[in-house]
Amino acid sequence: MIGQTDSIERRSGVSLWRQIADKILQAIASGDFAENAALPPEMALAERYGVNRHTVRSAIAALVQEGVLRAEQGRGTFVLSRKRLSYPIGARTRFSTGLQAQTSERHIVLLASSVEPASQRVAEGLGLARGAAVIRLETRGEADGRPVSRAASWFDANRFAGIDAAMAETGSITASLARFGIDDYLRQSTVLSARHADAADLADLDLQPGAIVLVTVAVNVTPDGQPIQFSESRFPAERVELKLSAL
Amino acid sequence: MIGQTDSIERRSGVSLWRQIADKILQAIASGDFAENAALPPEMALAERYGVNRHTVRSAIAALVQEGVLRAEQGRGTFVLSRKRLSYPIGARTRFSTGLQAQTSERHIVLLASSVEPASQRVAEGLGLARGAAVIRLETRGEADGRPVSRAASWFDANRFAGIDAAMAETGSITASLARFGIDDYLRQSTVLSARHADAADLADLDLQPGAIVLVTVAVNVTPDGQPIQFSESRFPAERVELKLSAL
DNA sequence: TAAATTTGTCTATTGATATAGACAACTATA
DNA sequence: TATAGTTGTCTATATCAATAGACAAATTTA
Repeated sequence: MIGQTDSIERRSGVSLWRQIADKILQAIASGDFAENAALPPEMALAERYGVNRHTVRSAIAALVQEGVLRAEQGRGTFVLSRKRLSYPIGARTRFSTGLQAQTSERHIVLLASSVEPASQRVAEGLGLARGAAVIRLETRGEADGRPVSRAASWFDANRFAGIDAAMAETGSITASLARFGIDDYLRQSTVLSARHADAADLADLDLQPGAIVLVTVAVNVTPDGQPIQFSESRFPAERVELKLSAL
Repeated sequence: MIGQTDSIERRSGVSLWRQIADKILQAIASGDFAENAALPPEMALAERYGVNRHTVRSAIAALVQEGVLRAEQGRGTFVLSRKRLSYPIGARTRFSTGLQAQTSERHIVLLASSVEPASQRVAEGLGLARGAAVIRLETRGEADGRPVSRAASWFDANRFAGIDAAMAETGSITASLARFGIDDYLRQSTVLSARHADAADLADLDLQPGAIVLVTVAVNVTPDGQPIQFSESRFPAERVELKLSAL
């Protein structure tokens, strides 16, 4: 169970080249190939997966298109991108903490903000009445120039009026909350699932069709248990793994 | 970001019928359709997703094959399976705890066990020398007759000699560890990722090709921090979500 | 320089995927 | 009973996915 199985599935609704591209991505992400290392020759990969060389070429073409590989005629095919980023999740989850050792640059971009009535699940998460005014922040996390997360966060509009401006200015949820007197907050709950990327994910996270996204739905609370933030985040599974840390 | 996007991707390496099947699965899992509820007519779905009716029929045929839907000529297509199972993960993660409210029946089956030399990562996880003897237990978790997890667990063979027999007898990791004087243990770390199911996953978890699995790699320790169990678990994303609980 | 290795391009063929239209079979309802 | 609405089956066609083979182009190695 340690290594990945090399077999692939025919007549599955997922084309062989896409499956092989997934395998290669996974091998890179799990460190089987170092950065700049040469991939095995196309013929070797074809034999290994039991498919035609042209099928392997389709897989490689997709990854070249994605910027993961670089093919050079006569030399070989080389790995460009690095290992999967390990994203810490725990009681004190914050975006930049814990990513410092792995990346040279990371930040959050505020894409949009709006005030809206709370939907059923947002209201439940924040302990508000359904339809109460909430502020929604749409953000994207980037590390080394690559999108690594895409999130929507909701806050009580009465209590946190102006948090959108604070976020735009500071580029940090933690710093923005500090302006409202929140010096500390905890992750109360996180529900995790996975699915195929939809059109929005493809655009937001710069993914290729067929990619997988991890989805978390979380509630942050003050140390005394008062809900302050409800959020849904999406992570590209090929670039990110979630490391669940104890408190 | 709340509701799923209805658009699908062409030329993605994932066939349209598979993408639509995924969407329907997700809608069911997230509670958009109640159990026994009727799906919209094929023509309505075809229009909604911008594809031919026959393409929708392929998606439905796959889900009927999977046992998720039941089609009745002249009446409609109906939902058979229930919502996604919410699987708790936290410092005191155990299989049955927390699933009691959601399922009427659940248990762990021991599929195989063996003694082997520790691989690099198993040795690291357990704090042993590489190549030290470890016991591996292959297990499957089932709830209401459906596979919901598939795991490999490793234990120090010296300290836990005979845990395979204990597991076979008790059907519980917790109970088996208790025989070795472990009254309490904690989840030290969990690393989470997602990928497409490979051939082994399909067989082990009774999935259809193209399905997604959540993968966790975890270490359990005694209250004083001594590693006792290293495990890799796989969960079918269409049937399970992970609920990360605070300590 | 010559040979071996590797990626790039072309043609051809087969099977799976998707679209299109027509009509049959069955169910519920007016 | 007649009609509308739904799933089931059939034929036909076009495009994508995969296989097969041959050879060109570029690079490395002997």
